[in-house]
Amino acid sequence: MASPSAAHAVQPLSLDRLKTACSTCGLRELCLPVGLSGEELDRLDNLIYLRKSIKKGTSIYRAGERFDALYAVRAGFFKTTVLLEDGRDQVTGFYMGGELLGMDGIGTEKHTCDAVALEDSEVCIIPFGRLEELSREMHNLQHHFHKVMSREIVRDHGVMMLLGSMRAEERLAAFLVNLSQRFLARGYSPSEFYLRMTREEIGSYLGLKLETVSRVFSRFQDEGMLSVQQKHVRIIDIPRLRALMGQRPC
Amino acid sequence: MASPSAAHAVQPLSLDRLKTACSTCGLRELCLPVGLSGEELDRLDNLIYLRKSIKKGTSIYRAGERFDALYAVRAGFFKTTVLLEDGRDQVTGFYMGGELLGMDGIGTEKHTCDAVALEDSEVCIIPFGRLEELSREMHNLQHHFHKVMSREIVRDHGVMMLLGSMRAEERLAAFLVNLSQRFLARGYSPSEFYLRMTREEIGSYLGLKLETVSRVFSRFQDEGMLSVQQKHVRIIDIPRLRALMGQRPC
DNA sequence: CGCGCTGTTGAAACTTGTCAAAGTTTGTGG
DNA sequence: CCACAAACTTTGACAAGTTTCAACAGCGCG
Repeated sequence: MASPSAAHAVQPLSLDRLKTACSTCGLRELCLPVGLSGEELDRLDNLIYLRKSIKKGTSIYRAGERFDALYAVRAGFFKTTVLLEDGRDQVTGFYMGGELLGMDGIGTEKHTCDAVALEDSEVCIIPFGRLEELSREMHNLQHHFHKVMSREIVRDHGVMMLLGSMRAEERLAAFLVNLSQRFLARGYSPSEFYLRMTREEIGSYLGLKLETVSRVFSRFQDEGMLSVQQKHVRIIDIPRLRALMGQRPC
Repeated sequence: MASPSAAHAVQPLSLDRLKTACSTCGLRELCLPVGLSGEELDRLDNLIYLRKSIKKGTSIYRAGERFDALYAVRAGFFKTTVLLEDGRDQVTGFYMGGELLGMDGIGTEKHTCDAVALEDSEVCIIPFGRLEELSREMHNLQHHFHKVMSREIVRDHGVMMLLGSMRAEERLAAFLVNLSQRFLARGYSPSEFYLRMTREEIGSYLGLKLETVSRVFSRFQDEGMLSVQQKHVRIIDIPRLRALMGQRPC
């Protein structure tokens, strides 16, 4: 029953303010501010003035806790997991810079999953009531927020597709291609990166056992598609990975 | 390349108006109007004045088509399917009275799946731009719409859970219990109903082959949990079904 | 009334899971 | 800073669950 919330302080942005405001954030083209004008950005800055450090292994929120804010990943890496009543749990998503966490909680006013940091991370707190308020006044913000939620639904459909009709190799290929694209969009190398999650977490997300994940990694390596050493991955042949997952190579 | 849209007319609600308005719709407690006051309902009625009949086997929209409206199921039954580039497709959801279709399209302005009627059906057309407009003025509507989207996300997480960590029996049990609850919420018998979908569609949704679905149905019947004859299902032992899917019996 | 779609069932094949053991890395405390 | 423990990863052999292929039955639409 660890209470991780107590471990890391919520800090207002006092002097740091300029550096941490949405208007100067490096992730603003990926995050909630997309498409806002200068003046609109200022109003959003006014709303999102709290951030929170989350130490590796601790959570932003847990299933069952009251929902009252969304969280934008400012730095770091997260997973969300849902727990079945019989103790089984499953990773439902991985989240990186600029992505929004917590939308699962809107429907019932309670979070339905845990959001756990896979490395020391930082999130911006977006009080949901005020976001709704502001989006009643700002057409652009409202529409963009709807887009973000919609994309979350589409993303989930992609995962359902993967879980429902792909074989192990295809699942891992799809997973790697997806990660690769997201790193690219953030200015990192799409072909070489460190996995922040364990084989077990990958497996849980992909509906596979960790041994299967490990075996498929080895097979990919044997076939010259990539090189893996523990968490370090270098993708050598992206077109072939794409072909594997049933997509056209380009 | 069938163009099913042409086959069924879009009809304004002229004289029929009173009977089809949200304010008098039997599904209003399950649908978009939840929580609206009388005056607010009137304004929503003003927005949702078109409905459309969808013949069995035809679609409301298809992947790739321009998105500009959501659809509320007024009567009937739908599935949504996504298509992989290599031709494989998968059912991502089943939708019945009062449920909203089309939210996948908001993010990209294009639909990402097909919405196909499994029986002759009718939907109400909700022009999305006007819904956003109205929800900027009506707090309740805005919040409820966000809840609906959020619940779609949570529902998808449930399916991911099912696909990622349940065995065939557990998946079918979860599917049946879910259907049962939704029928109950609509005033139908939770223990006896007709499946509108084929074994193949159930299998696609559950990540199983149709033969497996059929076998599991037979096994459930042999064990006295239910009786099936083709599409007619009578659930005899719901607690045992719930237990199977890893939930407490009540 | 028959043809086609849908559903059922069996046997064999295949993919993935399970169990086990050993190697590797990471983190912690002395 | 080293040593040891814990966590993570890899690999093998075998088991189990699901799919595949095939044959046949039943229902329903035209």
